[in-house]
Parts: sequence; C-alpha cells; structure tokens
Amino acid sequence: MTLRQDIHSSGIPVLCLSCEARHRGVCGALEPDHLAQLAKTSSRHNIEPGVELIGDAEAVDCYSNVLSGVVKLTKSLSDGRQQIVGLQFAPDFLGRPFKMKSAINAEAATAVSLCSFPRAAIERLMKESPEFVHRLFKQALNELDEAREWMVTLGRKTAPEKVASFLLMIARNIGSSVDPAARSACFELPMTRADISDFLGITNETVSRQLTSLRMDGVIRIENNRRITVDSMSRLERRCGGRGATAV
Amino acid sequence: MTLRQDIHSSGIPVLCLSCEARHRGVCGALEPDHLAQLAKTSSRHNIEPGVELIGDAEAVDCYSNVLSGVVKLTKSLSDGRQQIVGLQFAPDFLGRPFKMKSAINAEAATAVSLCSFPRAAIERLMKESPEFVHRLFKQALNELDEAREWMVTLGRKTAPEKVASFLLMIARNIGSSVDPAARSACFELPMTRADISDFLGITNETVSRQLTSLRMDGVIRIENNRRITVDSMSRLERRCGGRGATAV
DNA sequence: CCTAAGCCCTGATTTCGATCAACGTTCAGC
DNA sequence: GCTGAACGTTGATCGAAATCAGGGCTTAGG
Repeated sequence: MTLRQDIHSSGIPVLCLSCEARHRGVCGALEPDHLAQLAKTSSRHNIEPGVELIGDAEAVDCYSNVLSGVVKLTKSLSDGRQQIVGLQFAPDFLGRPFKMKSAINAEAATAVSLCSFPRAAIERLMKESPEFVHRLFKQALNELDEAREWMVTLGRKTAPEKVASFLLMIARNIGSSVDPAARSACFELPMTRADISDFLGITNETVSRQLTSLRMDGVIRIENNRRITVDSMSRLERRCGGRGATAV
Repeated sequence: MTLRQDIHSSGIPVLCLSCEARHRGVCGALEPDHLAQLAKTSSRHNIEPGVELIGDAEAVDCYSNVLSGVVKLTKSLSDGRQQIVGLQFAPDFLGRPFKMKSAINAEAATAVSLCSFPRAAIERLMKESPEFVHRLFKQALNELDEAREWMVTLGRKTAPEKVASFLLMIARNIGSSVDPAARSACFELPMTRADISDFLGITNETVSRQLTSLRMDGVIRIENNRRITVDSMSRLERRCGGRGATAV
C-alpha cells in the first residue's frame, strides 16, 4: 500500500504536487517523467495588473499556465480602437503553438501568477506526448467555442444583454456560489469598466449605466465598485437574451 | 524510376488522387495505408444551397471535408436573432472533435460538395496518426484566429468598415485575381445580403446601402447582385478600418 | 495638507444604424 | 400568361448607444 503510493507520487516534482494545472490543466496529460522533465525548465512569476505578457507581432519565446488571476487577450486597430478577444482563467494554457509571432496581445487584468516554460520544452513535449497535444487541442476547441459564443453577443445582443451576459460568464468562472445549487453568486470583477467595454464592444459609459440599471432593479448588488453579488442567477440569466452565453 | 513512382502512388485511392483535401487539407497528413482505410468508409455528397448539414444540439455522426462551395456556421438566440460565427471554404474540415453534440448549426451557403466520414473512422485515425491530430489542431487554431479577428470587426468596426472587411475576406478566399500582384479581384458573393448581415451583426438594409456606397465611390462593381469586381484591392483595404481583417 | 491622476457615475446632445415602408426584379409554379 | 415569394434597393423616421461634458471618490505623491 505504502509502496504503491510511493510509486505514484515518486517523480512528480514538489511544485507540481498541488498545482491546479496538473489536475485540470494541460499538465494533467503528462506522465511523471515528462512532468519532471518539464518542471526542470519551468519558472514561476507573479505579475502586476496591467503588465503586458505577450506583445502583438512579438516573437513568442515561452508558454505559460495561468495559476491564478485573469489574463485578457486583446486585438487593436491602428487608430486605437481595442477589442478584448478572450479571457483566460486558471488553469488555462497561455500561448499559440505553431506560430512564431503572436497576433494578439496578452495582458494581466488582475494580479496574475504564471508557470512559464521555454518554447523548446513545449515543442519537445508535443513531439513526445500525444496525450499532451490532445489536451492542448481540446483547450483550443474550447476557446473556439467561447469565441463563437461571444461573437453572438457582440453581433446580436443589446447593451443590457451584453453586460448581463458578461456578469454571468464571470460568475461562472470565478464566482463563489453561496448555496450549492448556484442560485446566487459573489465575485470580484477582474477588470475595470473600460476593460469590460472593450470586451463587449461598447463604451465604458454604457457599461456603467447598465450596471447601475441592474443594481436599481435589484438583480445585483455592488460594493466598492468591484465586488458584485448576484442573489438570483436565474434573474440574471433572463437578462442575457434568449439562451446565449449559457453554453459556456 | 517508374518503379519508384509506382510505390508512391500505389495505395492512394483513385478518388483521393486529385483531391484538394489531400494537398492542403487534413488528409495531407495521412500515409497511403491510412488514406486507403479512410477512403473505404468515405462518401461524397453534393448539397443544395440552404440545406442544413449539422443541427444545433444534434448528435454528430459524421465529419466531412469541404471539397467545394461555402459552408456557414451559425448560432441563434431563441428569439430568432442569428449570428454567423464562421465560414468554411474548401478544403476545410467540418466537424467538432471530442463533443457528442454540436453547439452550432452548419448550413450550405452555396452549392457544396463534401467528402464525409463516419465518426468512428475519424476517431480511430486520431488514435493512430499523431500527424492527423496535428493537422486538425492546426486548423482549429486557424479558426480561432479567424474568430478573434471577426470579434474585432463585430465589436469595434463601423458598418462601412464591416462590409469592406467582409468583401476583402471573401476576395482573399475565393477571389480570382486578374493580375498576379492581386491588385484587383473578381468573385461571386457566396451568400445573400441577409446572410452577410448575419455575419456582420447588422441589418440587410445596411449591407445593401454600404454596397451601394462602395459601388458609387468606384471601389467595387456589381453585376447581377452577386458578381463583385474589385479594381483596386488597396482602396478596399483602406476602407476596412486600421489594419483589421488583414491578418487572415 | 494639497494636487493630480485614475476610475466611476450621470446628464445632455448627437449620430449611426435599426426599423418601417414601399417598390423593382427575378424566378418557380400554376 | 399571371401570381406570389424571395431577394435586393431606397427613402423616411426613430431610437439605442456614442459622444461630449461635468463632477465625485479614491489613491499616490509632493
């Protein structure tokens, strides 16, 4: 019994033992020996909000697991208009395989901690472990599903519906539900009103007005501008426009 | 010499010999024996415009290569609002691995010909050929890049910019350029004004007005409502809003 | 302490695109 | 032939969200 346990945990690097990425993230696909090999080249970083992680058209020299915090992926037009095209939460994998340079910007929306790997280590692992590729593939497909979900929101929902859909998405990603059936939720908004507006394709004034409107109607409560409480998730869902961000 | 050539083409199914999907599509990843195995279960279909290929929330029992024509991927809200979340051109691979049911609709926008495979055949191939998974992975990442590109268009571009960006994207996908430097292009719009509006998140009236406006300004010529000629691609590009749909 | 910057909210006004409405064209079916 | 449906264009009007403007709160720094 003790022997068996030894076998199981032996070889797994100490840092990885309690790591979320090993449970739900891409590292979950790795055997102990591959994990050990990867861990040798990995490094952990704590990053301040607002710091740019990957620049547009910049050479990508490392990949990372998001261990905590929220990373926003953005694209910009040359005249300054900006769109957030994705949000990454722990334990998402950050980086675009098969491409030398990134077509998007990645920036820490909140304080973020990362576990980073050199490009070469990931590429080697992709050659050696089909399981690993499989995981990366699945995450890419999930991101694709999410991107398409937001295309509907961007293209076809009204401003009130957009803001409600955003809150619902955030609640599902980082909300701590008070009761087990998730009838209510509470969370800290991981970004400013301006960020939210860049995510939803509207102005920050409109975001502000819609949040006020939701608060006035008793759908949400707001403390210190950032802390949101949703008493009835189903009431919020009803404001999202016919079955949209639900599928995430 | 002749022997060598025999070796090369032997085993490749006749139907696949001139197939675009074997050159630029996912089948290009397959060795002759895998290709032969897959071809045994494949079937070709010609599909009329408007026919639904995959229904929302429907069980997916087959995957396909698009051999010709254009397939539109759509998502709808329950009140009827619709958004086109992707377009697939030959030789794209149609279908969502790892999920039993589709979250989107797929519909033939034009006449379409497909080469279809049973779900099980694709799944078996994914187990046996890492090269094949690799190709599917790459296509998924390309689709993700495209989806994010369109998120910028949906969220941050004006109606005139949206229509210009759409024309540019179509021209690059199916346009036959008159001169080699692609200074001009000519193509048949693969979809109706209503479809275009569902792709761009605007109304068909607005699409019509913007096309008229581009025609009036001499940026495009229109024959029979569908045939578009772009004399100067760079003029069209300048109407797309600061560097947007360029990266596709 | 005061000041300036960043973030957020709210009101007034403007504008872009939606909506409503009408009409022309093409084409399938009777 | 006629009729109706689908598609496309154009004009008039309306409205949702952008823009413009001002003010409050918090925080960092002199």
